[in-house]
Amino acid sequence: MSTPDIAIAEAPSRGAYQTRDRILDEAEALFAHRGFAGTSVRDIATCAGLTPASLYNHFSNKDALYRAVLERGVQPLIERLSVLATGQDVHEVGPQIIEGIMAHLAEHSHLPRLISLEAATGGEHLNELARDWIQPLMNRAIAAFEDESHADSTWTAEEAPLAISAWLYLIFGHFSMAPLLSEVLGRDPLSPEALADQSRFLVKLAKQMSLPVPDDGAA
Amino acid sequence: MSTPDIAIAEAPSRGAYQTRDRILDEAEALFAHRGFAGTSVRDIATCAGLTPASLYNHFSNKDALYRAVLERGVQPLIERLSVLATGQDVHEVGPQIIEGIMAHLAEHSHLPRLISLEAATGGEHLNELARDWIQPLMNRAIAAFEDESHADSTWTAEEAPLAISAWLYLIFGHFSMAPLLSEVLGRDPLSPEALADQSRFLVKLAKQMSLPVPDDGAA
Amino acid sequence: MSTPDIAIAEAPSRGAYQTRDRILDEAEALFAHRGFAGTSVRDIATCAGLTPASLYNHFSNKDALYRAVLERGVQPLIERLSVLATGQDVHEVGPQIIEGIMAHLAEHSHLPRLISLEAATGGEHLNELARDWIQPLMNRAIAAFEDESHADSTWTAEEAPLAISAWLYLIFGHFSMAPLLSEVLGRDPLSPEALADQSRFLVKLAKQMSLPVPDDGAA
Amino acid sequence: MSTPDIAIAEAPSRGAYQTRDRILDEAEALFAHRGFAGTSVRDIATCAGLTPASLYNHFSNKDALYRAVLERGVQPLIERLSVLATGQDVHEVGPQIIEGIMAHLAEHSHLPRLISLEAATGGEHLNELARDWIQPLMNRAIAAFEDESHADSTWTAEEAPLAISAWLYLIFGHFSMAPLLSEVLGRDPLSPEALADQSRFLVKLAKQMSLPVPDDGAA
DNA sequence: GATGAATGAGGATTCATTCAT
DNA sequence: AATGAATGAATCCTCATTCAT
Repeated sequence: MSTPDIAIAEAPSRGAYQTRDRILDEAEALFAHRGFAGTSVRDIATCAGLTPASLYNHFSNKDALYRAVLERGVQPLIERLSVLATGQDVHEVGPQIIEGIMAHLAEHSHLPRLISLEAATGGEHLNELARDWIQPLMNRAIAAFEDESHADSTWTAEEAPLAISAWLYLIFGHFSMAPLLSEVLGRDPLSPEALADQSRFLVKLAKQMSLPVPDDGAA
Repeated sequence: MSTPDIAIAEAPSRGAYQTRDRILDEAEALFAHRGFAGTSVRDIATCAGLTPASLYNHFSNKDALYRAVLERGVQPLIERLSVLATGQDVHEVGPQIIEGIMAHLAEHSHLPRLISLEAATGGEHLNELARDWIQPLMNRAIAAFEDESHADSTWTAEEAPLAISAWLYLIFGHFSMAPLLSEVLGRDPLSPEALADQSRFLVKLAKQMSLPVPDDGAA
Repeated sequence: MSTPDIAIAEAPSRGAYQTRDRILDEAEALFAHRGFAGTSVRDIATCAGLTPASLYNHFSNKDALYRAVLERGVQPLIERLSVLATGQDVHEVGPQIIEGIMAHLAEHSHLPRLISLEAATGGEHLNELARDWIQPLMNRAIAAFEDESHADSTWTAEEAPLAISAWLYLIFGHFSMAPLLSEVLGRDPLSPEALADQSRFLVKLAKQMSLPVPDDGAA
Repeated sequence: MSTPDIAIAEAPSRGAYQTRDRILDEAEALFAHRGFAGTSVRDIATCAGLTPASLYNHFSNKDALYRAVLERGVQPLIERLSVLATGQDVHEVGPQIIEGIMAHLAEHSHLPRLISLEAATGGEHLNELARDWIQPLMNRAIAAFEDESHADSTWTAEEAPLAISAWLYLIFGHFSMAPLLSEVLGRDPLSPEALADQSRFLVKLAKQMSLPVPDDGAA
């Protein structure tokens, strides 16, 4: 009666997907805003227009939901970064990558906040996050960086992890510190203009970083 | 031995201070590790060798304790950064500042994680944190930055906030992302060597950033 | 049998109502017996055959439960007293009112105790109680009293509030002082016989009160 | 050192008595206002300008303090009522008694509220209260009442307990219902004028009650 | 798929009380 | 006589989760 009698086998009904995604959306926002422990299943359910009990029809528990949020958010990020694996010269694609990542994160601004939280607290999900997604990325990035650090480069191969990490800080920091800096700077760092500025700034910084070192290393 | 024989009447008894500080220490570590919501008063009390009820003899509630932790941690950081107010050329003191801050944070590695969490979640305490401590610092830093950005400088005055923020990301990111990167890179970013490397790297980066732009702005 | 076979869809399931009412019953008894502060949610829940957590599925907090108890108890009392509004001569309906109220309170003997407690402590709920229920009743009663206090009456219009209040004391006092007087007098003032006696006594007193004053006001 | 070196043996020092009485005063007010369970030792101590710990230097526990409050309040009331035992005609002394009690209660308006609370909740202290103080009084009052209820009296000997109780309700009710009626009537029943009015009203009522019944008992 | 009701575990906090100082 | 610190027990209430409907 309440369940449609047609196309019953056609995988989860349309409405199900919608609900599931709505839950994921709200969960992402809330987890990013208050952290895992600070977010209650009830809050997520309510925001998604559900009862907590109903939420359990879609996710087996709070942890699984959290993982699903992470996975859904991280996966496209990974794909976007896979360009690095193409072996092209980083300097060529650099600006595009920066702008691409910034653009993607701009549309999912909860994601970097969420990852930052996860990273800082070092929770249970961290290892998973690291092992499955970030580890391979990092390796590829380091390899790419080392490839291009020739004898005359500013940066040595040993500095590769530091440099890559630095970019992680620069990109994620802008999002995760946004609530604080919004207060301090008087403008929302997540506004389109601010994001464009930051994107431009990072590209400029990237160029600056790859300048050859002057003969006399004067600052 | 534990109780000094002089000035016995001055201020709250020695033992009280010890307890209070022990609570603050444990709370700082736990808050940084699990976030505010993820840390229970019971855990803090237990770690400090107390009953939860006893903890309330020292702090009126969890929130007040949290604020006390923040305040105690941030204050010395602020003082250390006040060098910026001396008006000296940033390039001169830059390296010292970076190394100084890194050294201080290295000894209180919970602090930047805590602040990062606070910043990312944008909790109630954020405004306070921003208004009282970070706002004035940021203004001073921006002013200092602008002072030295001459016509021939790489960075324009408009970029000052972005640049300062970037340094915030670079410094705090290293600490707040440490748990994640520790997994990924296979070495603890908070180890003395890693911190020394990072410090050196940042100083080098600072020098690189202040290089004059080549005539043709090619990357 | 316990579940009707008709109109199965109407309103919350039968069981819910039963539970809710069971909670209200137990809460009424306990609140009247030990006062608001002296009654724990756990006690109420246990008496109602529930876990404290379950109780919160029916009432959002202790306060809301208390208000619900008051409301449920006071409402029928009000309706019963609305006879006063019919404008009939008080002397005619007086005895019926007294007996009616006494009979009603006899069946809900917790109620007057509860109201007395509330009245004496002047808690937060008092204003509500006063404004919503007692105020209008009192006004109507005073008006009715004044209507019939003719020139030759024993009681002046100014004494109306005092007289009405006195009846409040006489009726509620019997219930609220019952635990004490039960000890002192050696019989339970809430037993059917005692209540009948009190009812008869009050009716007699009402008649006595409305006697014309003798010419010489000698006591 | 901290204790004066003179008159150390002269029973508890002056200050002690003062403190003890201050505690009793505050406790009386708070117990009457919020009931026993609703009043915390800390509140009492704070109101008396003490630490909870200090309060225990004066009373062995909360219960003992409560009993002391009751005792201190009830004793003078008893003494004042002992006039009833003199065997004088109740009608003679009636008005004086009423006015005397009202005057006394007016000065200790917390007391009747406190007793009403105790009476309504039927707490542990109730038996004590009843046995030690109210029982004998009640007996004396009933005896006095019966003595004067001759053949031609309005009230029978059987009604004596009811009549006495009624006076209890009338007198105590005025105080215990004061917070509620203050809201409803728009004037504080504990103000001097209101108390005078009530006193006058009760005296008048007493006279009215003792009128001979007309031949035809019509109302 | 949705939900109301139920619950054990745990949350923060208050309580009355003790004791060394 | 006063108090700061400590505490076990109890407070109200929320949590994630289950299950019958």
